[in-house]
Amino acid sequence: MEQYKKLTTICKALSDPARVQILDMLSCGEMCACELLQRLQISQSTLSHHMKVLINSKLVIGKKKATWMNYSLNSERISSFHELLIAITEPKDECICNISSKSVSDEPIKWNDFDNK
Amino acid sequence: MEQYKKLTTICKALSDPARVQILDMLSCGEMCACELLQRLQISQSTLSHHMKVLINSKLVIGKKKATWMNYSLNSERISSFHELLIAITEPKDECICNISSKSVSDEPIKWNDFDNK
DNA sequence: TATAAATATTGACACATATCGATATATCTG
DNA sequence: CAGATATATCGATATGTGTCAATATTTATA
Repeated sequence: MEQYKKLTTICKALSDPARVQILDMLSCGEMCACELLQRLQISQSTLSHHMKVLINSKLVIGKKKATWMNYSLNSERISSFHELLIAITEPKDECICNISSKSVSDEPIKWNDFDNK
Repeated sequence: MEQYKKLTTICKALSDPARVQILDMLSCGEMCACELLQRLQISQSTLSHHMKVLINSKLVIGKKKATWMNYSLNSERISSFHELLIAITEPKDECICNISSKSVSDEPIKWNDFDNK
């Protein structure tokens, strides 16, 4: 499904503590790579890699100004991430366990501890 | 930071399309591993692995009933995931770029295209 | 107790990812 | 044009992850 891919792409981007810290830093406004680098214990090439991942996930927007790259959060993308999460985890009428519940209910009940927690 | 680790653990669990699909299936109620297995194109051992990841992230709760394992969403964990995301991505007063902004403002401004897009 | 069913664990393998140093590229400055 | 600065890319390496078949474990049933 297309929705699943979108969600996993964003979640992969959020799966590294350095990248989460970068988002945290960007949460109060635009910062350039050199400022981020000052505050992180990683090499310049590693930071560049992380920024590429964040840009690809669309969680962060990068704008070039002279030799600087200015990064900022893409709040629209973050909102749609929340919505996507909700859409997947909230109960749905057309849920697969309602659609094909026949195969479950047909099964003979054999166990005798049905009321055990 | 402890918050970062919590977030990355959950996001790693959400970084695989099969696991997202499993959450989607569980969103309308409890299901056992055998029901999930019927609807996924993966082996039984792979499913067991995915369920372990979901349990470890606490997004899913597993309860043993006889030989069955019944899985369900942990909605409290999902809520706290949303809150954690918001806490990290919303603007903060005590943001690092305010605290240590001195090193930035002290820097002499040399470039002449400050008003470019 | 022996067998069957559901699930977990193990070992192996392919592939992805995080990291770094070195180097390349792009842009400003003198 | 020749440095200097900011960032990107490349190549190498170590570690992590998804996947499966085979096997082990647990529990119910005959």
